[in-house]
Amino acid sequence: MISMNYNFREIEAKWQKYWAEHETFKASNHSDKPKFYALSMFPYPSGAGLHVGHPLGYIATDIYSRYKRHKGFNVLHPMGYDSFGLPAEQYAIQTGQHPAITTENNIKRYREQLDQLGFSFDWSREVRTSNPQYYKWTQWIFIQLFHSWYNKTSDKAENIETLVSVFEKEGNANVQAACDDDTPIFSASEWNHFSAKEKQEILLKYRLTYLADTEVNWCPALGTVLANDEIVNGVSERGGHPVIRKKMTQWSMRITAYAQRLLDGLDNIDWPQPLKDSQTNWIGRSEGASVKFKVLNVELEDENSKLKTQNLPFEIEVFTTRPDTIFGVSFMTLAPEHDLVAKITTPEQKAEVEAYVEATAKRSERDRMADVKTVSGAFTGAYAEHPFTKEPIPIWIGDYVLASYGTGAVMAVPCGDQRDYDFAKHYNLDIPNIFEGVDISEEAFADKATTIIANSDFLNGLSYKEATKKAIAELEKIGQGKGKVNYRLRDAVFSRQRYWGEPFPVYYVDGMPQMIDLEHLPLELPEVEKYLPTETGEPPLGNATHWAWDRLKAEVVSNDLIDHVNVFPLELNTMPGWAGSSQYFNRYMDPRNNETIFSKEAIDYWQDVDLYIGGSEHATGHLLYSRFWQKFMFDMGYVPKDEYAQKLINQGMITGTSEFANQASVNQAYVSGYKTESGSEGKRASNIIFLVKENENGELDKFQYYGEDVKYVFFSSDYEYLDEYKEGEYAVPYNQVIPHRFDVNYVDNNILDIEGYRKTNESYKDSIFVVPGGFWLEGKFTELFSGKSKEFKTYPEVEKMSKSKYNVVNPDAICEEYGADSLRLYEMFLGPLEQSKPWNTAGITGVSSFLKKLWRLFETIEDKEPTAEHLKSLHKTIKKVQEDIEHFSFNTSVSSFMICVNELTAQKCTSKSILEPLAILVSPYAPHIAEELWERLGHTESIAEAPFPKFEGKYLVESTKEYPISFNGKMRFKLEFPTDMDSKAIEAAVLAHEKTQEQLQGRAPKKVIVVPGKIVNIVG
RNA sequence: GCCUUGGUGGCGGAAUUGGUAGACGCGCUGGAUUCAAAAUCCAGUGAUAGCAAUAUCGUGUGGGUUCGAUUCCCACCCAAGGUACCA
Repeated sequence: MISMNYNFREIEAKWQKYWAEHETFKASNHSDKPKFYALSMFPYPSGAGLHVGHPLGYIATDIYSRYKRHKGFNVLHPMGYDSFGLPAEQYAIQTGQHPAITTENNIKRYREQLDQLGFSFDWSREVRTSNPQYYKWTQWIFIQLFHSWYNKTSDKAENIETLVSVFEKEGNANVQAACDDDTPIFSASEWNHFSAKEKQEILLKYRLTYLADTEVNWCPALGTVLANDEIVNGVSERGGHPVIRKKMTQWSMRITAYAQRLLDGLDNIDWPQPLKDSQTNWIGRSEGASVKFKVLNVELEDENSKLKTQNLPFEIEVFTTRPDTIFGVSFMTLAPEHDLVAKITTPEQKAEVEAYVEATAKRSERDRMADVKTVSGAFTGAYAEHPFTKEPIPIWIGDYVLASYGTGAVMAVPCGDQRDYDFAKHYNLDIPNIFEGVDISEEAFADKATTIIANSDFLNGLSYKEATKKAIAELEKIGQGKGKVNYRLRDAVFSRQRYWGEPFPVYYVDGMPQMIDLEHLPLELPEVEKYLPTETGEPPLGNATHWAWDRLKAEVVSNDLIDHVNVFPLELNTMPGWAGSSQYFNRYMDPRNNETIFSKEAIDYWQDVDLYIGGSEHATGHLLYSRFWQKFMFDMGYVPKDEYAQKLINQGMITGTSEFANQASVNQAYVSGYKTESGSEGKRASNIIFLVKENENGELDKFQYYGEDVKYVFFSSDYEYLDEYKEGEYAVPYNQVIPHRFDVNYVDNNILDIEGYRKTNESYKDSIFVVPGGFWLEGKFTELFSGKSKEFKTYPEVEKMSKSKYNVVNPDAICEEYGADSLRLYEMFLGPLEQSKPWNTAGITGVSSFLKKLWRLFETIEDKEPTAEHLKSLHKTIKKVQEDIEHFSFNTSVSSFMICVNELTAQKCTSKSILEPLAILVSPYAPHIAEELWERLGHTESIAEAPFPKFEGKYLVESTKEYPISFNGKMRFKLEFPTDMDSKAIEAAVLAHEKTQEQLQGRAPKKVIVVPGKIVNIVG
């Protein structure tokens, strides 16, 4: 007998303490049970703390983990923090507070919030990417990559020593490797005669992480590189400073070596199709040809417009997916940033080209891609030579060609490509038609399937496939092209000019990077005075005075000691945000190991992640780079699987509901023509508020308020503006009000807590809140219209949940009021895990009262035989919940719990043999109440490993079925028949029924469809 | 622009392979209980017409396939996310 009320505060605190003390969820690396590794993407611990959107995925992973435990698995369910990042650094710049302190505080707060929610995390395995004991291994992997190259023959990464030994024996002519495009060919003897530095330079072109000049968005005023995101209209989002494209020497990761394997690997993992699509597009494989065009110098010789040509020592290399259309080329377009632009532009065109290049530099890449309407470009004055016809082709520049894609140049085939077509039309360039029987007077023809080539010499009459093959063969013959597979994927820039990231374990000898030995790792972040770039534009680590490497002592020493003999400067860049997250899932398997990144036993036991849940916004960042590192680790033999997560689910975003109502500032409420009471014009009208009321005689009464401090007037959303007085002397003109966001924590069911809200801000304190019945001022209500509402109503709108929109709901407040079990259930109940959905706290009362009903159901527990009805309710639920969990349809199982409890309550069920399995069913979702009920059922052990109830179909067998009888597809009434009755008999019974005759009204049915167990449909 | 996802009552959503549209919950309305409130319980609740039985309409829009379409096909509209240094 339970007489107490459901006291979730006590129960939740009790079981959270129990789990922590008993280490209920501590996973062992040895077990006879099958393993299950459930992982949630670890969070960046931001200063704002968790909002209700964050735990959504964690709750889902937790439910699945707990379910798997009930199913007899040894479950690994860890959590940690991706604790390097920009916000802490920006906060440090503003306040001087060390990012490590900010981060520590934020993590503390996150941990408190997470603990409240009752997750089954194994906290003994927590990792933090900013912890030196963790980033030691991030540095270690970087070093492994540095010491490796990609052998295309064996199709895997190998130690750089194997490459060196080939160079020593035979040079590099036959080496099939992923390397820089400008790698020279050398013989063995040349290699052996290279200086040590020259050898280092060559090897850098092969290493999987290497130094290269890459183009970045540089903001000189901020002294930093900006993301496309942070640039608006060519200037920095912060401060509006100019941004230029600039080349910088930075570390890059040769992810392109893995392009094909990253693509192929997608077939073997159970990840959402949209996510695979986005990785596929990101990698962007396309087959075609690389074609070289010689650049000509062309001059008008005389008035007869004869052209005199002369070869220039330049070539333009293009990549095209349509080599079959090579005879349709009528011009070439270079990206304005292309290296050749400055070299080939003729003096006459110089001014125009330079102006265009400058204008383009101000446009973002995204802007250029998105804008297909405006055509712009400039003629360089130079010509290229067609490889077959030898005709001169004008070379243009245009911003629709991007420097970062392919070679930054295209051979323009206006008849076959719409962008080329638009460009040609706009600048009046030739549009030769090379397609048989196709009209290109209005638009380009891009359909490969029906293409037949014409006007193309040796390609005439061929299809796309045949012509492509032939064109490539001919290009190869004349040495001006070859078949090529191109990837849009670019090598990933790995340097950041930031403080709060992993330092590179690198120092420089004679400009060449040297790795610090593993035994001296971690190389810890140095202390700096300030977190900004240095005055000379170096990254923040340039501010460190103690940042030089003493090779003899093997330690960090003062910069003053740099002698380039034994003491050398250390790298000033740090690693990007995705460095630390690219192997964390493996580190969890053995997180305290200081000898290796993880022991062989640990990785052999856990192998890979069985279920990974996180946001889809990581699709091409974290989720692609981590696959790349995993494949590298696999090549090196450190991990047994070359894909680390078998199944991945993207949880949808929980959006916020912002609450709006109209606001007029007092200045806006100013009404012209008003004179103050004293008659003096000097007094500012903005100190007076007017409200107008119609009296019984239909006349308008005015109310005035005089006050010095009133800043705003807020209007309840159901306040009706007096239209006829919109422009009158005393009314607040409707068109002068603007929507105002009210903090959702002061709004309940669209009704504002005026008193609470008033106190949140000095300027709201003396504001006026106008409602249909009158107005509120300083906590007092002045009634103008009796019988009308005194409540201030807001109207909702769905937006992203964010602090700046005042629509953030914190889980703490919800746990305090309704409990963690209610929050967990409600987050799941909101809708499908993978879809985004709006948060609305009001609805939580539904799941909260469900838990109270569940509690009451356990008031009396008896050893009584269950009835057939009880068993049916229970087993229906077991079946549904098990299917739901396995399909990650958590919202529908919450519904079925409600139905089950409603039914069992109505049946007055008290049988222990029903209630016991019910507690287990509920436990993954609402673990605290389940543990408490389990204890009251007489158990002394935690419910966590109780075996999941077994579904038995025999309890659900029905003897009759209620058939919906529809006419022309519309259900009219229902008839009950035995389940074993055959179609013929059902048809006869239905047709004989009086209701059927009534529906037919004498018509003879044309057709009767009987689907046994489902439906009857009568046509006629 | 391109890629992806989504669009069903006042709201969140449900509907296993094409088979009773709106389960479950919120909100709302009425009632019970209460000095009152909270809490709890009962009933109703897609729209329109009707006292009612019932009828018609109804899953973003327009068309198609089918005995039958939220579900399949074609075209379109709208919203959200991503688009290489936010994490």
